[in-house]
Amino acid sequence: MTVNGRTEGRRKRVPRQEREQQIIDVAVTVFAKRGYHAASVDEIAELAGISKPMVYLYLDSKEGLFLACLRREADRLVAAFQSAAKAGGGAPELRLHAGLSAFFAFVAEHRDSWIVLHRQASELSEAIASAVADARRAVMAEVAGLVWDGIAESDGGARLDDEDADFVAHALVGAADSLTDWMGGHPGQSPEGVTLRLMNMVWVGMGRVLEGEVWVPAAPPSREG
Amino acid sequence: MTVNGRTEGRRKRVPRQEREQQIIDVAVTVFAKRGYHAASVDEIAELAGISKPMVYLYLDSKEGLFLACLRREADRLVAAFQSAAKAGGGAPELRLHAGLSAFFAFVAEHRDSWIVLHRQASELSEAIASAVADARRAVMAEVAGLVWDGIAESDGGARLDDEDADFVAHALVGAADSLTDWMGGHPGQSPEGVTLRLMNMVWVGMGRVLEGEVWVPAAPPSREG
DNA sequence: TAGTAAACTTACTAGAGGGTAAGGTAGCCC
DNA sequence: GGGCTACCTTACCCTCTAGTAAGTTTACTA
Repeated sequence: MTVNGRTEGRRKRVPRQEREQQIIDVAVTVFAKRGYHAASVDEIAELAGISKPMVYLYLDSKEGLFLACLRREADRLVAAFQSAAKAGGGAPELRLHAGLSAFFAFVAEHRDSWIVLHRQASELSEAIASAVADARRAVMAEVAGLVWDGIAESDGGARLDDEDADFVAHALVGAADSLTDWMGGHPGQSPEGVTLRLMNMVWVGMGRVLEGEVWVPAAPPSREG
Repeated sequence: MTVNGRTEGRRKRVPRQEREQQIIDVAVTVFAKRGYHAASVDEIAELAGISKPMVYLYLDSKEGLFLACLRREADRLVAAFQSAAKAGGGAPELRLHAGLSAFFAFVAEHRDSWIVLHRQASELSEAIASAVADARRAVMAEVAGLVWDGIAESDGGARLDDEDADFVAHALVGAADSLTDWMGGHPGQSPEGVTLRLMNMVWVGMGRVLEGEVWVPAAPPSREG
């Protein structure tokens, strides 16, 4: 059965722009379901209601098709984060909160997009791997910027530098990645709830560290203070 | 050029047990370098100084070979974490610290093992995917247990339950995952240093949250308290 | 309504690589 | 040394699917 075009009778002709988007739509779902290698261009073409050479004409190769999927979904995700962060208010932690919330909402709503972005990283060509890496770097830079703003604004700012901001950003993004799995096992949890928990876990700790509280393995956390 | 057996002349006969381990050794490096699909059994066999049918005789199939790699490396990683945690002392945070430290050390030392475990998750058969998931679950359970102990020991323990412990474990493991990338860009950082930063970021925050400090998006963190 | 460009198809090729059939050889025990 | 078992090889097949050559049809324009 086809998705676009009717199952029987004449298929409608569609301008290139629109057809490309239809192909990418289908490809995202198929790549998400089967993974890059197990996905066949034949299947994608058929589900898109089109024949294989059209896919090659428009997207060049299987890799080109996957890259197109990757780029489109990455752009959407980054845009969702950025615009939410921008609209999130003045304080860095509010912007970070808004961005994270948008991220979790995006993942909840566009499962296939997230699977394609998240679970296909390696295994693939240079070009694809670097596209994935670029997307992650973009998010990371965004988050690191917010963290850095948060550090700079605080009283103890001099204590930490941008390497620390980068560290925190990696930890945060990794935690968010992993929490998408946790969300899968807890369907009752809203993206906002997850965001709030994460912010509490990380931001409060960061604030305390900035104020000079330090944990070292020898002594229990702070009980005697 | 071969790795085991000499390049020219008679190859030595080797008992099955030992040969299997040699094959798996080679396979881990090749899978890490090329990814599951791009890796060919021919290449693995050749690098192992052996012919292809031997691989099939001992490991059944390409998938079986990969599973063997996965299981062996996962066992090693989990064992490293567990034994370090066990030896890490009585307090949960000390055990967690020791386990994380062992994890980062393992990743630093066994890069290929980590790549195989980490970057090959999807894309693969049911059996492989679930083997990866099992390994992750094992680590997750371990971490969640330690987190839970930490919560239970604290004064404010009633405030959080084991769902929270699970949440924190996911965040922690995800952060640790992601920080392996960060380590790649900061070769000067020791595993211990990374562990310490992470503990400070998370554990201090958790302690504070347990004591009742809560961050909500409307107000800035704690400045007025 | 002829011309034409873009949209589209059928039917094929190529080759990579997983998997195997059939057989050879080293060591060991009686 | 005869035979048995475990180790090991050569040489092959066969499927699967990315990619393409060549041709067809629709729709728009003049």
